[in-house]
Amino acid sequence: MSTTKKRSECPISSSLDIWGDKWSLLIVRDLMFSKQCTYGDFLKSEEKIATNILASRLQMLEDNGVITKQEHPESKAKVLYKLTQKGIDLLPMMIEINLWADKYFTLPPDRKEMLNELRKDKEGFIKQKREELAASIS
Amino acid sequence: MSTTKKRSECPISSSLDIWGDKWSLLIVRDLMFSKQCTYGDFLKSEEKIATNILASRLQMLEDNGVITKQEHPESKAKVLYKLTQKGIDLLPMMIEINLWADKYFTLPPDRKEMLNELRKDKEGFIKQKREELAASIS
DNA sequence: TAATTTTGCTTGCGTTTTGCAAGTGCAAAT
DNA sequence: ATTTGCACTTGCAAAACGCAAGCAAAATTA
Repeated sequence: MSTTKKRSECPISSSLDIWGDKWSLLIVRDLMFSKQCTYGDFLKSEEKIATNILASRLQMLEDNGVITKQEHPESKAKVLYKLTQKGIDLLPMMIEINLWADKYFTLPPDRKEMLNELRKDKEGFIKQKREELAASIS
Repeated sequence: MSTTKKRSECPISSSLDIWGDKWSLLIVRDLMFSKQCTYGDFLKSEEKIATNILASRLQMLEDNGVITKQEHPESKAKVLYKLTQKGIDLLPMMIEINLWADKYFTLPPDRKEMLNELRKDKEGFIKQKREELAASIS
């Protein structure tokens, strides 16, 4: 499962080898918006990922250094998932996806507003968000 | 086949509904580098996409307005595929994928050099490339 | 202390998608 | 007239997906 065989040396291809499916980037999205999530939190997302698919994607992302598991401060039964630096570095890409989607889809008002905010100072927005996320890496 | 059912209103999710797989963005990549490709050109790419998968992805991307078919100027037997404006607008995202991959993978020297060039003036690079691609939309 | 619920998964199994090979139809070249 | 090139389509086995149920450990409740 963790054997990631690259199809080529192309950066796009290598990237898709890791997160090129319908679910992985939704996990990354949840972590970028919420900073940290439990297994149950991911299951609650509106796209309704199947629990076995979630487990396999979390494993894949962890194997590839995009996310990490940490123990929950309040409970041993819970597991906290967080973005690594490698995961945080997906932020600019995630933002460009948002901007593209904003041009061609109808987005929820709150998302649209956030993107308008972003457009005023993209670099500043990214820097701040990056710091926020990095702060939660222990 | 062309029934694109959105899983949610989330921009990331909606985007993944279209090109969230291991192959679609490789097709977009080929078109961004080469401006236009025939069916056979895509098959020649080093990732070796299967011919039936290629056909289904081209259909999907066309249905969703990311690429268009055009007749080849030299031959009726050939078909030219090109990016639409919607496809060209994926450029910033594709560049961010490249930059991310450059940080975490070993890229071929020519790609690495292109990215160093890009980093000197990202906006300028994007603008120029955008114009190049737009020029080939008839 | 015992029973119940929560949490993070795993397992089974039918359906869908993938990947490989071979085949088809039309256009162009020989 | 026949062969070759090009853009697909078809068949089929293997893998991945998606849904439901199950499970062990931890936490909560009785």
